[in-house]
Amino acid sequence: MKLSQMLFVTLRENPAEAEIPSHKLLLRAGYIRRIGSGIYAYLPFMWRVLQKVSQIVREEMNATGAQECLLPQLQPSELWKESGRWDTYTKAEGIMFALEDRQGRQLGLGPTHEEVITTIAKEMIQSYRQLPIHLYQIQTKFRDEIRPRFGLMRGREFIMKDGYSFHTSEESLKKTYQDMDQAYRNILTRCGLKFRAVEADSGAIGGSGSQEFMVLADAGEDEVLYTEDGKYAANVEKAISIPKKAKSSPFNSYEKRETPKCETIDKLCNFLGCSPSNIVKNVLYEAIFDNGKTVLILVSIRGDQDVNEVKLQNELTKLAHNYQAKALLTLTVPDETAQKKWASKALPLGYIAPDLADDYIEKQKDIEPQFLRFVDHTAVDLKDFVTGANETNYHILGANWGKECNLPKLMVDLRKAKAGDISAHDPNQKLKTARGIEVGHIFQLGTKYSEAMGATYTNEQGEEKPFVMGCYGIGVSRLAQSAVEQSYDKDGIIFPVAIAPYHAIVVVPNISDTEQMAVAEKLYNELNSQGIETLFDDRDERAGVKFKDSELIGIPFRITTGRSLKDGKVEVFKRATKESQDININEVVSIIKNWVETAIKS
RNA sequence: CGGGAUGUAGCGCAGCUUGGUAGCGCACUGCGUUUGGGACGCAGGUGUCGCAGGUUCGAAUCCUGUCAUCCCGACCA
Repeated sequence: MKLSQMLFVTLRENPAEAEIPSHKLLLRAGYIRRIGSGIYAYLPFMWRVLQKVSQIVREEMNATGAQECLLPQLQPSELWKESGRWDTYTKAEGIMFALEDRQGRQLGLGPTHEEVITTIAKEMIQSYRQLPIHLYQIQTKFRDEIRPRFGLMRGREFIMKDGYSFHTSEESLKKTYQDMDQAYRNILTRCGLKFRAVEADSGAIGGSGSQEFMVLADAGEDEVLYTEDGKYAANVEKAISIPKKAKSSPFNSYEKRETPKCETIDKLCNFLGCSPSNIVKNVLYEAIFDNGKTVLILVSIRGDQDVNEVKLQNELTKLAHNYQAKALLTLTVPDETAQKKWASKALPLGYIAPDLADDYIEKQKDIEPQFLRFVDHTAVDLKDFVTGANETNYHILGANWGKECNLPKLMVDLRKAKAGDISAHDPNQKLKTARGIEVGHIFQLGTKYSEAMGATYTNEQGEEKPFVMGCYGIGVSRLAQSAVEQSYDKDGIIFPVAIAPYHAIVVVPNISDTEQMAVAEKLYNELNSQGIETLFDDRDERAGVKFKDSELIGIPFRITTGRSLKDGKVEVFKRATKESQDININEVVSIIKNWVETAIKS
């Protein structure tokens, strides 16, 4: 492609809308253009990158025996009502774009395709003889993200590969799950990315086992905890660890003491001269379930620990049926305005105890009249602890469970693991932390959707059984941007050869020099005919502009037909290392071909 | 949704406090010089000042409302 004929516009300044390096660079280099919040146009360079990533994904998926198809984006609400996800996905903090057609039918724009695929399986797969089967598609997804961010990283419209597998047994599912684990590792390796596979929470999609693939980058939205022996890595949401031991309490007799202006753990420790691990901290949460019921929650945890809200959500989801609900809609720490809606009197904030009286909750329809009380394991073991007195400016010291304070019945793990904790698998290993971008996620769904939607097959014994399912996603557009986030320098993008929009670029410093042009044209044609995807910068620009542009857009190899022509050579420059060398004109094509092939193979 | 900010030329911004001619840099067009690291000179084009209402002789500027975008939290590939 000749640059003079391309839509090629680069920006010298950073657009104000961009925050992280990859977003700035993709905008500046003319790969993407923002059309609306979280909505981007993929310009010609970007589209080539996305097609290359898609092709790698496709090859690795096909190699496992999965079959490609294309499912509808416009999905009838009935399917989602059958699976029970219509309300959670469209109401409150839901992420599905929902619309109504002229006949008044309700439709959603597909944020994911479990419902559609399960319907197909239900209709087309009748016998165990047809199983296992794995279908996937590469397609645009729509999600009404609460806050779109970072360009393609969190868009409202994005490209994703999603695959769904159907099995007769857990063993068969596990086999495909393992195949996907390997396929995903292959994909990310071929794309030239540094990544880590981590244990994950399966979240709203549900199911048992789940693993995320994280591209490591400081701008990542997720925190990964891992051990250096390589035996453990997990998303912080899921991570487990052994907390440090609590310090022994300096308060060996019970007393209620005045503690003015000690509404935070820090201030209280300073005032009393004790360790945060001597304190039982009580955190108030407000949960809203899908039937409109509001439940107030009190979590008691050791003062030096934090609550893992994902773990709390999972506990609440388990208890939803106690409130005649199916799903949890929101979980928040109620602010002042939220408290006013249900509090019968001012709460002793900062001085709450695990046994805060239920009469703080005003009797109202749709509000559970009692606190749901959880205690984390770290708080259960404490002796002679400090906690609130349920009275502003007073704490109790030297308290013990069963004596001055009742131990909540629900004892669960709600602790957030953190860097520095001792690993659960080996006491000699400590957890370390890294930031990552989640580009892939694989789930063992089990029978959640097939049961809900009555999708069954007949087994060898002639019995009707629900399908055992798995689902596997890769954010194609997110992956492409994460490659930039992981690989750039002050001059621009450094694309891995396998997913760069072009392999090489031929630069003519001076287009009015006929020899420079002739050699460049010849090399450009030869390279392309040898399968090296090559750009030709034949624009009427100064050499400096062309060099800067080629580095900004991140083409791996650059050939300049300039001053070395007098020796029968051209200058060849490697973007990643910035090394340059002069190579004979008649050798350059085969040398570059070799470089490209070597880079793509590894 | 809660907290913070911003809307002025294609992009980045100034002007607003103290109301009166809409400005700078980059980009763009033409001519000339320059020609291997985002050149220089001269000339030129470019705006519903986010939108609506109000105050005023007069509003980018003051007031009210509204919409959009971005940043910090919950959501996710």
